[in-house]
Amino acid sequence: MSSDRLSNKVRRLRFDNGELTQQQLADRVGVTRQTIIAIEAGKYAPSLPLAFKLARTFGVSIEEVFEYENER
Amino acid sequence: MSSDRLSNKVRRLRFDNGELTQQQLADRVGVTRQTIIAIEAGKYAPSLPLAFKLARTFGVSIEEVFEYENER
DNA sequence: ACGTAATGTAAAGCGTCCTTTACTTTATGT
DNA sequence: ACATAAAGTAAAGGACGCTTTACATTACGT
Repeated sequence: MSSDRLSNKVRRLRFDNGELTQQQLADRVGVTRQTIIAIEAGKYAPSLPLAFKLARTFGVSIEEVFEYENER
Repeated sequence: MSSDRLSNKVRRLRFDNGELTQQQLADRVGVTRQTIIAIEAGKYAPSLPLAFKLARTFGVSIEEVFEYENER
């Protein structure tokens, strides 16, 4: 329940930060390429630890990577 | 793998914000009391959507609720 | 001291995050 | 046009977040 939406800027940030490939980004944050693909595609939300790793890899805050909308 | 630590200030923020009980906080963010207990006890990390809801309930950023350490 | 609210502990079950494997499609360079 | 790298799709399995139920303990008010 609670229809909420989570979008992210991973794909954009990946290119803003020295043209990282999905595989390279996956290696840096310690997950598989499939996980990066799924997150970029918005198939599911990452865990909080992974969100932290992604944000730090890009040198920004979690709020700058992920946008969460609460439709209440 | 990748021994990382996640701590949080949920319990402290709960008292700073008008003396919320675990049950009241659980209701506001849409989970059960058990989930709040487990998170306060550090038993597991919340999902990213739940982390967003908690942070917004307290009126702060995710980084102000959760502290993540990367031991690399 | 007693009753009630608040917090804590435990365990089974479900859904979702993430992995692993394998194959296909799209882009890039020469 | 061809070879290779990068990105996409799919599906089974494991790990973990979260629920549900039930009971135990601690704090608080009168």
